[in-house]
Amino acid sequence: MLTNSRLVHQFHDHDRCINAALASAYSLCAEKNARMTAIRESVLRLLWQSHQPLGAYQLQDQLSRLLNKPVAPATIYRAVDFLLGLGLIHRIASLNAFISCPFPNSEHSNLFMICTDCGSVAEVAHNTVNGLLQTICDKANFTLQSQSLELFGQCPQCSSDGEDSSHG
Amino acid sequence: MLTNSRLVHQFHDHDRCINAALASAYSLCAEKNARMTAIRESVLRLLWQSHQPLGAYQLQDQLSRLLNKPVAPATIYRAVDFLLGLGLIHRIASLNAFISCPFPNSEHSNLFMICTDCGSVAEVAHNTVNGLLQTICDKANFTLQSQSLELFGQCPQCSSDGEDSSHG
DNA sequence: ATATGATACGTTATAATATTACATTAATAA
DNA sequence: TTATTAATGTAATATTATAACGTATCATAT
Repeated sequence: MLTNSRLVHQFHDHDRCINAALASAYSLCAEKNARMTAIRESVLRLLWQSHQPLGAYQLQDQLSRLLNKPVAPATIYRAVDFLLGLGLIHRIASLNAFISCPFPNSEHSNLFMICTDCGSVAEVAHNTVNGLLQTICDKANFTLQSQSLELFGQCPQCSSDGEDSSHG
Repeated sequence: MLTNSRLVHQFHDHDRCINAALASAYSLCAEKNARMTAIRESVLRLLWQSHQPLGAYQLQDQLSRLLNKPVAPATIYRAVDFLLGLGLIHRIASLNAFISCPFPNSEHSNLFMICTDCGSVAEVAHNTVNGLLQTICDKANFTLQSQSLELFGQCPQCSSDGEDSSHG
């Protein structure tokens, strides 16, 4: 199992994450002959800087502030489509929001644990889940092509915040 | 495994499905002291009559035609919220649409197989999936409360439509 | 270097989805 | 009945997403 749960929920050197992610994004672009423009990089950066998913209009606000000029929705959606296409970010359908992908190079499940208290989202890559879903689809003669798996509940921190503090 | 895949993808006596579903909906309401009003029943009916999920504004059109008078979005969203609350329907987040639930009484996975060709959606209830996801959440100290699992691909019919017709 | 074609961006308008607020009506309970 | 709660009608508006079209930038072949 591969997850960024700890990174999301615990303190760490986040600039390093971002730089590593950007480096990896640039090499992916080189590989695929895709252009990582200034706008696209900024949007990716903004998403990496937030461990919560950001909506298109939040991104619009933030990018607009960053560039000190108005930015239109289309600009955001174009950047986001580009990043989605490369697998550098994901769309969380239930939230109408986007989040950076912690392991863009790995085959993974698009499985997200979404904290309904604090809004944090961790991604989990789990081969067994993929395998099981594939088996289910095979049995049903359904040709599986992609998936969106969203789990809602409380992240470790919010779970422990609400729990009885007496330890057995 | 419990699925309505065959019902969705094959011919059957659909009126019987709908009547059974409505009966079960009414008994659920009785049990929970909830009111199944005319509007709510109509919306549930409309969703049962469609094996494709319907958006709020599609429901608005259809209900408006049915009642021969204008219906506002709020009316639809209220009915839909009520039905969601009882587990009689589901929301498919990736489609911004709603679909009737084929087995409202069972513990199940909210797992959907969505055909990107014809738009049909089948629901699958699978204990192993639930168990596995629960295990994953336990390991991550994530308190799981609900989930939305959406699989995209081709349904049996659309898969076979596209396939080489020579049989070995 | 520069013409060309493809890609990305700017800009405006608008479509599609969803919610809020408040008045009115209907159902239930006292 | 009257009081209370629940449901609906109605209008306005918020939020999310796309379309259309012109302009600028980049890659490359000449």
